[in-house]
Amino acid sequence: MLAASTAIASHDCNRNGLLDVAGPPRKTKTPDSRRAITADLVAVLVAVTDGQPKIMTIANAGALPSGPFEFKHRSLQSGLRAWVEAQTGHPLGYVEQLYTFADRGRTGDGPSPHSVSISYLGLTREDQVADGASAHWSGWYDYFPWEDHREGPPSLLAKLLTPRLRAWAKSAPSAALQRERWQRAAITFGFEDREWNEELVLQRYELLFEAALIPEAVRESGNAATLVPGRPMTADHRRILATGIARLRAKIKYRPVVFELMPAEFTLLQLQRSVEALAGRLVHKQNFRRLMEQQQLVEDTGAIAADTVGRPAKLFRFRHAVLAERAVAGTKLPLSRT
Amino acid sequence: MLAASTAIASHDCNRNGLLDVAGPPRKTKTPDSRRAITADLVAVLVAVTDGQPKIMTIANAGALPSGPFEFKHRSLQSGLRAWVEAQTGHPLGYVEQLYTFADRGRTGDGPSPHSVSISYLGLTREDQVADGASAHWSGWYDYFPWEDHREGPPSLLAKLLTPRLRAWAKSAPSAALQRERWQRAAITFGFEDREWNEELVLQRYELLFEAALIPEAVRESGNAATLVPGRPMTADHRRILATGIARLRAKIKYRPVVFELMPAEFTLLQLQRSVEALAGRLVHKQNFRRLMEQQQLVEDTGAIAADTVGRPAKLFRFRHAVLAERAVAGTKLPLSRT
DNA sequence: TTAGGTTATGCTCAGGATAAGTATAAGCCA
DNA sequence: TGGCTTATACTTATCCTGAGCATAACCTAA
Repeated sequence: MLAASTAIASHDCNRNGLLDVAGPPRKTKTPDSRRAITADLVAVLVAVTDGQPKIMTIANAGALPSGPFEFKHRSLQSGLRAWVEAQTGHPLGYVEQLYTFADRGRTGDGPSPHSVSISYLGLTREDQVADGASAHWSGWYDYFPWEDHREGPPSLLAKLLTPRLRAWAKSAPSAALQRERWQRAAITFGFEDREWNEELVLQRYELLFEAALIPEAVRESGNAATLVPGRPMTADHRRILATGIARLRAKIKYRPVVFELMPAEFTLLQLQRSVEALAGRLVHKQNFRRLMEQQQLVEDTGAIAADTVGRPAKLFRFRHAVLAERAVAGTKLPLSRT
Repeated sequence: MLAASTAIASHDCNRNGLLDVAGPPRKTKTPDSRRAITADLVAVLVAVTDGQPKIMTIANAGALPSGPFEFKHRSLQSGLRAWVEAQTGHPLGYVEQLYTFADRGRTGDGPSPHSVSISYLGLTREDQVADGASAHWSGWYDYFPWEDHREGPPSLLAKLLTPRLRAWAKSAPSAALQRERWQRAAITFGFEDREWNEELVLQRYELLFEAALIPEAVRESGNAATLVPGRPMTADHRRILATGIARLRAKIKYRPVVFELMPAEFTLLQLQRSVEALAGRLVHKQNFRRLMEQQQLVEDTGAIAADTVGRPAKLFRFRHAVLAERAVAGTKLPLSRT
């Protein structure tokens, strides 16, 4: 199966990036003070508690944890991991690089601070956080209220987003452009009988940004009344968060990463709730169980969940063996077996 | 469907990275000359000609095109694109960021040159290349001879790789480690009745690297006789290439990016050959056609291929409309539709 | 004690997607 | 014209997936 690409599916986040190669890339390794820059790490740290997806934030929930890096430890990865483990008291189960942003407009201090931001996605658990400093866990739907479809499409979609996006589309100079704008909105937000695609988090954010419905897009000329709900963040941290959510929503479908967010033992419903929290939509219970079984991702611990409503559920644990047994599947080409 | 993760599936490429955060990330934006670094762009530019996948190389096919970047144009992306288009005389259809590598060991000049390499994947076509400079197109299987399974498993797999990986496994200190090593090799290379998974390009390269069967892994102590065939590259360019190939092999399965590599009009067999070239394995012809049809990715041009052997084939073109019509599908969760 | 609420778990069923193969068509060339 | 090559149409069996029914097992309040 081969599907859609460039225009819509582009995961490129430096839309308003401001750097570039200086002419043809040459094979140059000479450190040149003229092109010295700085680099920051930005982390999207995810946990799920009580069926709610959370991210670690600083600065009064207005920024993602971030900081400069220096050449010291063994790798970007390991440094991030060590730092997070110190903060949360829990091993960081999974870390992956998200995207490297590069622009001079990001911090808002003019053209001078040339820097790149290397962002990472990390999965952990909220419990036992050594919350000494300014770090907090914030629900990620605070930042993207339109992304939670677990109880059906959120009302603000029909009430606010749809009319404002339609207005934005209509404000385009030509009829063709108007149609094109509205079509993009309809596809990414699932208007007009289209399916809601929970993976398009970044595209939706960027569309809203382009439509100037996002505070970050209109820093100066704050016409707050016409904006869209959702807590803003420093610089482009919300864009980075959108990138992380999108990546995670895609990933849980083909890699068993949810388990990094679960306690050692859990019921299938708890597992399901976590998946639903991330995906922002509900799954079919029986089919979900069937999937878990036939993929042999979990095994019965023999124990039974205590203090629960309804029929008590068996407790399961992740079968770490699957990681060793098989590689990821993932074929959608009509491969021939000759 | 949820599948395997951390150990094997990790796409982290800075295994021998040497940078790190300095303690807890702080929210600091002050440019600090102490942590000034440099950044390079590295490009994996892919084309398919005569059914062979090619990449653009420089330095006598020993390096990927790369260069320093400066803060000048509008974005990393656009600079890369402009440069490539000048070089090839063709629009760069598709560009996506691959990975950012950061280590001081990469260039081999000691601990001083702190730098990051931001790598990109780009799709284009070979024809009409304004090949003025040192740039060439090299077949990518020159660098990874074990990755081409179009004519069945390459013989060097059984003849060379298997025994050497087995020897490497046996050289582990403990029995448990020996088993673990061999299992990893078996999974990534498809030994012992396991399926060959063409997407594990990077994992295979890293395993060979770890087993010291790759020239880049043994720069000094060159015991060439025990190495594995495949042309080496500067620094970790071959690792970057592996990352790009892996990404592309995964991507052609759910996004219509192959068309970026095709001429405007093509026969279904030509299209199939391109897919096979990238995937490194054959696909079932009839099923491939059915897939193209039912996904409505192509449309009949009315024309017929000339000067061909056998029954003449219809010429098709990519239906660019699909990009506008629908977003990417991609659900493997038992979503409920209530 | 029992009705009713809640969650767990087993099973069925239809439709669609997939892998593989058979059959036929339409060119070319010796 | 027979044989070679590629194109294209169909068939078949199997598996996967979405959806729903039915029952089990626990609790609480009437």
